[in-house]
Amino acid sequence: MTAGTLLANDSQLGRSKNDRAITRSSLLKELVARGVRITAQRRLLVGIMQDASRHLDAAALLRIAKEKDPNVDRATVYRTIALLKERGLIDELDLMHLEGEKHYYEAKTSRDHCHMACFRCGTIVEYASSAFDGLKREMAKQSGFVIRAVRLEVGGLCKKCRKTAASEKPAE
Amino acid sequence: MTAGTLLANDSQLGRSKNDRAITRSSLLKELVARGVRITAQRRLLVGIMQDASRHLDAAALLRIAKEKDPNVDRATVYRTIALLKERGLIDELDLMHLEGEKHYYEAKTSRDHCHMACFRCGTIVEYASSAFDGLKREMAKQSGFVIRAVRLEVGGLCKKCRKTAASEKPAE
DNA sequence: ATATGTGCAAATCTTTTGCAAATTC
DNA sequence: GAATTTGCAAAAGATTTGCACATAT
Repeated sequence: MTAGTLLANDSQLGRSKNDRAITRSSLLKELVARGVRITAQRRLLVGIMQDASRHLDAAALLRIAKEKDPNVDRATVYRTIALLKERGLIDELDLMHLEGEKHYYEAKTSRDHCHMACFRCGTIVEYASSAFDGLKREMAKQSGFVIRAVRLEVGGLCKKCRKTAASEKPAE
Repeated sequence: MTAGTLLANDSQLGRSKNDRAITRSSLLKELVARGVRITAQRRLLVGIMQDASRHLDAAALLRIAKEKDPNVDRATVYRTIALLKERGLIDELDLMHLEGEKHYYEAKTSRDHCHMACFRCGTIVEYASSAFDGLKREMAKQSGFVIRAVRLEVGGLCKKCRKTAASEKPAE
């Protein structure tokens, strides 16, 4: 992962007034609320995910966890991720496979949002908007689906790289 | 993959008039146009993708190809997929990992669309709408990104399964 | 002839699993 | 002490790669 800039959108980018910020739920509290047993390792792993300033994959999560508790095992990481997924507490991302087939995770947010990945520099921009909310509603209504999970990912060139790329080569 | 029903949306679901159907480009023609060398195996693989009535993963593509030419190798399938991806001729899908981590492919369409996957029966519904087109434009404009690829996937319960599930268990 | 494509086998990467030992309620 | 969680090692699944041989222009 080259980088991992996280930007809330809308407000920052000057969108409509009814758009609020993206906030992540407290995984630990949610787990407790669901009657899940809290062990030391679960607390640790969940804490790391919560505090992460970038999207973590299983390997990164394991690496960080091991700094605090060298006993943490890969299997536990995967099992914890599975637990959180089942309970609907985290979202799984691919980030357009910018680097390999691994998955990234983030605490579910108050608001669905999409991830825009720059193929060149790896920056990830988070984007939420009422248009996205509206599309989701439209899809549910017209298809008759009950939507449980939404994943919208976009790949391309970010503003900066678009310019850089343009000056380097006539066309990419 | 339990199934793979492909539905164009909008028109069928009674959306606005300016929405057109989803049409897939001719991969072979596009390859030729790009000066890519056409070999027997490439022609075969591309033909299979083009004709597929459902989304194929690498293993399925290989299996089908082998019926026509037993010599086709896994590696060639992956290399051809990579070629088509690089040239921007196919889209890669996860279909919400309904069954494992593999990827599915489809010829790029005239119109971006999303895939709605039923967690229960595996049906895949394709969905395109002007709201989706609009969102894409909005995202590009506000983020400054040049969008190269878009992937919108939704997981949930399809209309039919929603009802079935409701009668089986009080809540799922 | 020269560059490109292919088969094969081995390697890599990510994720999952079986089972015995440790932990939690 | 019964049920759940964890570590370890091995397995599994998907995809990639090195290299010698085959094919295309």
